[in-house]
Amino acid sequence: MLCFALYAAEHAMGRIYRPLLEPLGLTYPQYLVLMALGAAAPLSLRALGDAVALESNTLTPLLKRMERAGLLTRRRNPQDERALQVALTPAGRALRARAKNVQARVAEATGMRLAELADLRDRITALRRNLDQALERAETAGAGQFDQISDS
Amino acid sequence: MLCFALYAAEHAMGRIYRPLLEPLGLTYPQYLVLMALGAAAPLSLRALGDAVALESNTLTPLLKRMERAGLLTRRRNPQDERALQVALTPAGRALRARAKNVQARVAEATGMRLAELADLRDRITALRRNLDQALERAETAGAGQFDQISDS
DNA sequence: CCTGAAAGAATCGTGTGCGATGAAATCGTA
DNA sequence: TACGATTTCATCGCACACGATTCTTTCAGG
Repeated sequence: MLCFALYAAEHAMGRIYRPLLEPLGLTYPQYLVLMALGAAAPLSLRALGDAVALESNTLTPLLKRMERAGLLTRRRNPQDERALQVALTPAGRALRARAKNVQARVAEATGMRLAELADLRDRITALRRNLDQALERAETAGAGQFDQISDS
Repeated sequence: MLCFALYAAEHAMGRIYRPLLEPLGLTYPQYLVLMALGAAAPLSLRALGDAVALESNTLTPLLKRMERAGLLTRRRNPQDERALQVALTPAGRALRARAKNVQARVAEATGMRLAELADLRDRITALRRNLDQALERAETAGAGQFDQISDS
């Protein structure tokens, strides 16, 4: 069962991250947002969602919590009042700097060499791409769900 | 970032499973429980938790929902009133039979050959084992969290 | 036996995830 | 320039996850 291996490994990863992020007052998805925003701030909610693979129903409350914590600002884009501009505050950038070494700690915990990690990451990313494409095909195919997937 | 690859792939897997399980009235962790119970029922909550990598705080409400749906029974073990015996009902076994083909559909969606899938599963399982061991070491080491992890 | 420790579940609070829906702003086109 | 379609975000309900705590039952040492 590949799915269960993925499921269990993701949870194990979460249990590794939790004690490392807890002193910073961050959860793992919040950490992802912090990293994504530092790389290319400011971003719209949509663009941020593309970066971290989440949608507004998850991101909106998450961003409000981070805003309340003083880590980022949420403003409407004056050119397009629909779009939200999310940007780190100085406090957010400072926390991002402190959070940067977390990844190295996690890499140690994996007990794998960097080359191994990179290879595994690429394989998993390829898997994800395939799954996303399958989902796309299924949605295009309509109500039949996956019925159409096997023909061809 | 291996962690993000894992995180995103796990969510993608969830999005693949959801429309397949929804007609059966199951969520993915419920599906895992159904499969685990069919393999070696009846199980204690602890043993079930070991099988699906979850604890009582998650399993108790999940099992109550499945009990309410008529899929399983929750009884105290007469030999040890602390332990809960969880077993499938006939309806649960019937649903398990219907759910068995889901996995083949998911395998198709991955777009990978079975050998590839098995290899990737083994690598991810190895990663999980390493992470669990690192966590074990960290907990044994005590308050210092991961401080002790790098000296060896 | 008695009693403190330990095991097994349940409960609580917080924070994701996500399908479904709603509301506001913008766009496209007649 | 109206006006329906689209885009963008927010809201709601439900179901995980999990740390922390509590409760009951069992065990072990005296």
